[in-house]
Amino acid sequence: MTQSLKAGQHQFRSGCSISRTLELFGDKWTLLVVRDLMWHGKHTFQELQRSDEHVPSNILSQRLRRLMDWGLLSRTPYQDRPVRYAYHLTGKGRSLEPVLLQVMAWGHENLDGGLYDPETGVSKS
Amino acid sequence: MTQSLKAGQHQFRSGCSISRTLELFGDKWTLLVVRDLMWHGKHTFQELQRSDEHVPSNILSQRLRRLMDWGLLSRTPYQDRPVRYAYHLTGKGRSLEPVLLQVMAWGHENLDGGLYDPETGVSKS
DNA sequence: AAAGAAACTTTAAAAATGCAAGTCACTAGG
DNA sequence: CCTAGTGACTTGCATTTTTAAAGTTTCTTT
Repeated sequence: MTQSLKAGQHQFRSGCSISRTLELFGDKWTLLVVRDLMWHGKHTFQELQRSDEHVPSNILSQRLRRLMDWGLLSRTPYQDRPVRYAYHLTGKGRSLEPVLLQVMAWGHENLDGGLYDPETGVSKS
Repeated sequence: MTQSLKAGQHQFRSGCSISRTLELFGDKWTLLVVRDLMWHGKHTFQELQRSDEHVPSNILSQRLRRLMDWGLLSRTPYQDRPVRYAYHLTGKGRSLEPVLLQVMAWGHENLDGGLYDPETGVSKS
């Protein structure tokens, strides 16, 4: 039994937009799923599962359901017999692109290079 | 003993800048601490603990340590007898502002009603 | 001496995560 | 028909993280 909170039934911790956004994306996987759907042309469960970061299948399943519940993506069958589904971002989902770009830019400028040494302040791979 | 993973010893899951950023900020609290330091003029442990979202004290403690380990903020004594500390963002920490603004904008437009103005510090639902 | 405050830490329970294995609906081959 | 294989999940269970509440430490004030 899963508890997939629909957006309409969710009680936010506070009125802050940052806090609210974190209640949806405040984990290590959700934005990666959005990244792969948005830029990497991955649309099936299997393709999404085979990202560089190796998201566990149960986590992926739960995240896809949550994103659908929130109206950020939709699922459509791409074949019958047997039925197989493809996931696509909705307009709301695609509106996350500026967020993703900003996060990527920050990471690129500050976390690039594999390992970061706080002693020297030097990044190294 | 608590495990405060120093940045230098941290092994990233992948080379993706988004994934890397999520390994630091992929939780429900870290960005809120940054928000309060950046815009709300909160600098002591107690002030940070009294946010609208009520971060548990052990989580706050751990997050502050992590952010310091990563060089995003620093701690300085603001009084002796007894010694009390104030936390401040470093330049690197302040460089998160565009990310925060983008996240806030998205939440404001999509998560219904969570108004927050960094200028006035006003939030209302 | 007693009470209070700030900044944490500890403890135990609850929830989330990660890994491996299993299920279900079919299809293709022998 | 029987077996193997594929895609999309689900289940079980051990591990990790989060949470709420209570406790600790240091020093000041009454």
